[in-house]
Amino acid sequence: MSAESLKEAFFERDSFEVAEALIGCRLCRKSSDQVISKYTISEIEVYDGFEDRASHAFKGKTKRNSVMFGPAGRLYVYLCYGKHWMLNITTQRYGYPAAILIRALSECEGPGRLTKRLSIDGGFNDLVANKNNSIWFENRASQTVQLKKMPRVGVAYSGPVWSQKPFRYCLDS
DNA sequence: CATTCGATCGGG
DNA sequence: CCGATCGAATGA
Repeated sequence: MSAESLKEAFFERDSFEVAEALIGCRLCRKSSDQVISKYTISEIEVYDGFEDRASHAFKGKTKRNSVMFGPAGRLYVYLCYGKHWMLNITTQRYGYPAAILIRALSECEGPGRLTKRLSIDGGFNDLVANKNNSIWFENRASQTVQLKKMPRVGVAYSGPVWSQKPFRYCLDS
């Protein structure tokens, strides 16, 4: 039985449910020379809703964050600190801003490093994650994984309450 | 228009 | 610990 490719419906639900299901899944990428690589997702962060002070969406819809307000299963890719591309996958229904940041793969630590490794840049923003776009997700083989929840990284600006919420999900290996 | 500031990383 | 590096956000 081959792995199942994750569809829009997988992402169109509560962001924290998606996070629990997404950790341990595979991020798949087909390079320009048609070689397929698959990586285990080991660290992610949830940015959900209108109240989350650490989320780009907190101050409302802008040109940059508009993808977060769109339908689920889209890539939200933005430039951070002038040099690093951050890869997110959107969750929830149209109109509700939410996304999950991919922070690490078992084979590559760091949100900026993994986009460089997979050759992902701003051109991928708002793309649907599917095989046609050479980037997609696949279900994990085992039903259960060990995960730990901890505070998100680099969001001190959001204040003590929001910066300390355990919205970072790490694969416990 | 000027200035500030990042959902980070690599080098010293 | 600090500089890189640049677009979005903010304020004059």
